[in-house]
Amino acid sequence: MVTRDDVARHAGVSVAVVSYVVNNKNNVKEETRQKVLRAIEELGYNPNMAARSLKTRKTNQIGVLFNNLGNSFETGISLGLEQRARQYDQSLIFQTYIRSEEHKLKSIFSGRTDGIILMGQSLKPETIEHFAKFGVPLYSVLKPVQDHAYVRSIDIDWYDAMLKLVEHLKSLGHHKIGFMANAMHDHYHHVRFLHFRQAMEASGLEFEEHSLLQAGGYLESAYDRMSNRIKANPKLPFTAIVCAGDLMAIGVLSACKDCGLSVPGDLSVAGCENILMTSHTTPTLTTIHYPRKEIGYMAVDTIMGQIHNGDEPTDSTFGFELMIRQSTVKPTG
Amino acid sequence: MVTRDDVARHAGVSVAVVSYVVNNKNNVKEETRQKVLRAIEELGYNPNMAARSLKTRKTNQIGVLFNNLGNSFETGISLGLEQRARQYDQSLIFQTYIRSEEHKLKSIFSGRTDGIILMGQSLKPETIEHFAKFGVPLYSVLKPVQDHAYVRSIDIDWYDAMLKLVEHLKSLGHHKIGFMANAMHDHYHHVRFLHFRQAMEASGLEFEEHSLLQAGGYLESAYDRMSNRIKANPKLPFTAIVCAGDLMAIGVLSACKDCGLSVPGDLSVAGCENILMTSHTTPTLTTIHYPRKEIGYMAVDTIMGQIHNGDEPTDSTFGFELMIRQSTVKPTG
DNA sequence: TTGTACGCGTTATCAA
DNA sequence: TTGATAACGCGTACAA
Repeated sequence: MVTRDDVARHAGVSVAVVSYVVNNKNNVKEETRQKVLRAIEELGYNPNMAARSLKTRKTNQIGVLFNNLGNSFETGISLGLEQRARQYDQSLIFQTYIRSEEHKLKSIFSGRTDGIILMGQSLKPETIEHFAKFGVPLYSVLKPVQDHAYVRSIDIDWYDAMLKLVEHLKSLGHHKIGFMANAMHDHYHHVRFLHFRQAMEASGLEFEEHSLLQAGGYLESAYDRMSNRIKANPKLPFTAIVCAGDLMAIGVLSACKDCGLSVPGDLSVAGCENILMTSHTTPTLTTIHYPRKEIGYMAVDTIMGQIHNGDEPTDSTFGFELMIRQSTVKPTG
Repeated sequence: MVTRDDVARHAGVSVAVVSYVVNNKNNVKEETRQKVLRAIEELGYNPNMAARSLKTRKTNQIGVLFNNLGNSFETGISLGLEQRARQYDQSLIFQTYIRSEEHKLKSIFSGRTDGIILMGQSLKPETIEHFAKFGVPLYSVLKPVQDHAYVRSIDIDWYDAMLKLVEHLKSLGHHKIGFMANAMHDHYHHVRFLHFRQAMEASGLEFEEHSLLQAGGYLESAYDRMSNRIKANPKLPFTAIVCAGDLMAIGVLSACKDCGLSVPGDLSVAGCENILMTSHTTPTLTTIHYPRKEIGYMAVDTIMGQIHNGDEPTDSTFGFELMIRQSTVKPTG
């Protein structure tokens, strides 16, 4: 490894001058500056980020806590995070959240992260307070199920979104509407379910417990759950179903196809998120558009504001859009 | 921030003892150990990783260079990387590769990364040699188009895979086979195209230049490219098309559907990678299975071997599988 | 405009 | 079994 000392020696200046040059201080004579730059070039010197972090107490790294790297919704958000972070010269360090290993986060992130972006995880209060104590900002895209004063978030207004979706289905003539939820109740999907129920009530529709399907959050488990449900009794107690995530909705579409149930003929299906695939399924999928990239940008902007200006973050809400596509039509019969 | 000194003072021992306890050295009296552990607990101490890295010259971070975080093939690989890295207590630091900013990688990764995993990028020799000089291992999942002695890789045997695929199509009766390639020639997709051409030749089939469609690597651009091609002349010069990636193949499926071309009736379509969606498209997609998770594991194992045991990495090859699904059938007429 | 010297929080060496 | 203390590479106050 080439260090600042090597450069200083090679350029025949002191270490301080090398630092000045590297950090673009304007107090170095142009001639010396060139000498130093040449030495840096010749030796292939790069400042050691760990050492710099130690001194400056800034790591230029932002932690990102995933639920599942294989979920294109979450990676879509991080695409926005990554783009914006790059503009701030920040690196992203990714971790998959595993509740049983939550305590490890404290050591993993300590001294290597200026702030942490969550994806709707409800961390244990103890963990949150640890980071709060040491002034590491936590900010969440997707509102966590369990609120905590230190963790603010940016999300769309799921109640309003669900209301629009339910009203859409109701206006088509659907009165019995099912829901496919994520069986993990502290998952960000759960927020959508809660708001769906409220929206149903506000729309004067009754949600029946046997119209609730619980699945894992992903495609295959939704496929399995729906297939089994249809095989158990092909006569479903609802004419439309809303899924807490698009991947689940795609699994439902697939299950219906394989079980001989026609979508949207026999059943209307809607999802949440508007991932890219939803406009290329057969039929294309009605869904709620979550502006992934924009929210990613906003999250990075917010957390950078916290880190560098000590801004107090607040909960904020972003606009959504109801994407009406082929998978929801008026019920037959 | 709570430091080791705070813990030492609080526990009434020297800083060295705290280190011993933290690092599980077995030379500490059980009684003192408990005292220290209690102090750590009470103060909420966590060792500062930056400081530790500085001293030990190990960062416990592995850099991962993406091409596109929004590509589920790549995130599928990193799912494997992440799982295995976790077992080694390594964190992953993600960067999207942008050729015009390649020089920044040197500073971004220096002193914060023990090794770097590439995803088939052909880095500039200058960049590679920089990391080589400082002993930072580079290892690639997916063989880069341009070989370099310092960058070994793990990949499937694309020639063999393409041969199996071409033979499959040929045995169905296809003799005119098109290819949708990625217009970026240093992209990992390009390797697949080269081997496809070799496979065609080996199978005694002629590949005609006008059967080559160039698109961006992703769904939408493939959709656009294929749509335009069909609109320009619905009579295609091939009865089957192989796409360099599954996302492109899905775009092609979608374009055919929207342009009134029946798959597989009018055109057989095949992809590469076997991403999850390919078994849920209409029709389901014939593709080459790339074992993402396993290769991710292998990549981490290999780079850990390099870092900790100084193992010399070699190119290795993993098994693939030809997934024959609904999108390829014998041509009509 | 440049150089010296200290401290950031660790680990590790060596004495005690 | 423990305690001093010297690095690790960097930024910067202060002196020159």
